[in-house]
Amino acid sequence: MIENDVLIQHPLREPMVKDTNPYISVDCVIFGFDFEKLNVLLLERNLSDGDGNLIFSDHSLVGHHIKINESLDAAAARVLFETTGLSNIYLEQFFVFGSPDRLKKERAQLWLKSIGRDPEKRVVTVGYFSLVNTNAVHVSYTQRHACWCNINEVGELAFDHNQILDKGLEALRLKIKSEPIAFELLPQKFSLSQLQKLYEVVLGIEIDKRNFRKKAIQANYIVPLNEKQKDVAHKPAQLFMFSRDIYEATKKENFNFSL
Amino acid sequence: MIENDVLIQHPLREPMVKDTNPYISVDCVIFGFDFEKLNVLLLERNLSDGDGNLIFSDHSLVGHHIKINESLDAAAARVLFETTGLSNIYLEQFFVFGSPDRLKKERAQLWLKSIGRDPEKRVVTVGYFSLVNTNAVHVSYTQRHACWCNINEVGELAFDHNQILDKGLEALRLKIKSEPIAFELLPQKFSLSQLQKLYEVVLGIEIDKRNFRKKAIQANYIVPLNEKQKDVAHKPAQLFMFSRDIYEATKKENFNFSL
DNA sequence: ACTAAAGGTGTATTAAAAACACTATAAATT
DNA sequence: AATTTATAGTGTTTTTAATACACCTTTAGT
Repeated sequence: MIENDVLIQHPLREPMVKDTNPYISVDCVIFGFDFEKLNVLLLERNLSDGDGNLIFSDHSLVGHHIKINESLDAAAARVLFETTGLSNIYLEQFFVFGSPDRLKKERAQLWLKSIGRDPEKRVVTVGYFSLVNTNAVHVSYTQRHACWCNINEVGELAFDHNQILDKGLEALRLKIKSEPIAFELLPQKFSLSQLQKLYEVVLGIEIDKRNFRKKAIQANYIVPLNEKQKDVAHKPAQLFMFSRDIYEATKKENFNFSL
Repeated sequence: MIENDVLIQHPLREPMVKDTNPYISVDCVIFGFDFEKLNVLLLERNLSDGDGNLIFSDHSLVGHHIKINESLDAAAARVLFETTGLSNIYLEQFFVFGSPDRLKKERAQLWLKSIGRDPEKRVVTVGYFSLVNTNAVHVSYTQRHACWCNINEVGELAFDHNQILDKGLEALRLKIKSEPIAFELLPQKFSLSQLQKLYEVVLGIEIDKRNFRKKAIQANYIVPLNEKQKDVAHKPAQLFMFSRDIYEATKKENFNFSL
């Protein structure tokens, strides 16, 4: 419940902690791709004094304490659903953050006091990253004060959330190099240029178009459709879809290692 | 404190919980290589009734609850030290296990009751794996009832420890393919055959000797020494050492991805 | 009809992985 | 002293994958 929407709307109200585990939370790094850049979903965090004067304003990742009898995965899925309205979304645990001083920054302490939490209580948080197509998230549905922020333009975040974000991005980069999770960030039907751009912004590299397409077309689980882009002011691209069935049926383990 | 030695020796005594966090523990998968197979360090767990009759006997990984103001990494290092007497050892967090029913197996419940823990209390545990040279651990030093068990001959373990072990092994395999952690399992001076055997047993594959040696010799951070094996009943092997300095200075990021 | 913007295509070079079999050296045995 | 046993050590060819690179095509907008 650290960064709960309810809390943000009612910062002085005691959080409903009775059915939550006070020691353990989950934080979600929700990545979204908008065909140009990689974004992360952040919440605004505003702290005001009794007279309504703003003490500070910054951003945080999305997170909650877990419920008493809830699995970690379920807690992360719940947080994601409450924030975006999406379910059945790719979610992966990537690290646990358990430093005893992770909530000891001045703003964190002020914030915890203001929402009625014990600022001394130690909370271990489990980091998840999740992948969504930015366009699939209707910002109207997302909780208020949520926004997509370009991964390269994130300022100083609440708590240890910069560290969580960095580690989540690292986990995403590692994973996208070896498993077909890129498709989770794209609509079902996509062009190869979109796929290429996605790899480029996630990995932070440039890729040669012809070599990339050669590789993609060789992968038989990237299936060409009898369909083209519409209403674009240039030659419309062939659309493709990802077939998990074909991927699972034909994948081979890659035993390479680099010493 | 779940699988603490003290508890094993005094199964009916109330654990000293006053300075430990009751919600969070660490469990260590301690891997060891003995030049033939990959082993994991297990503790014996014996439960007896009031008359000293054995109710059951099995094995567990090594783990403790974290202390109130201890970081997760520090807790794992402490557990490792208490078990093996080793410090400054490679340790890596690989996953958190937080299912609400992870301590609900019948034996787990009996065990928790017998050591005076609330069997209903939920514990989230953080998995670490660690790499040691089997020969560096003097079993005389290790706590009583600790033993090395071949990774392929592990039976049913306590709690959810089979799951933790599997995930730890998976993490080790992933990591050893991309970073030079193999050397943590070897003595400082080693032969290329030993290194090859290590890769073979960790990854569960066979590797061609000539191709392996070519690759190893190309890696300039695997440094030949002016020294050979002694007292072996065959041609003595050239010894090598791993230079982290050279590795760090010459490594290049590998941007390959497999779609 | 022309322009702007992105889509789409093939070949040659280089680098890395894989396949493969025999000789060398030390200690132990006869 | 000769033989056996056990592991060390060594190169070349083939196959596969990665890289580098430039021009024409199609659509909408002007």
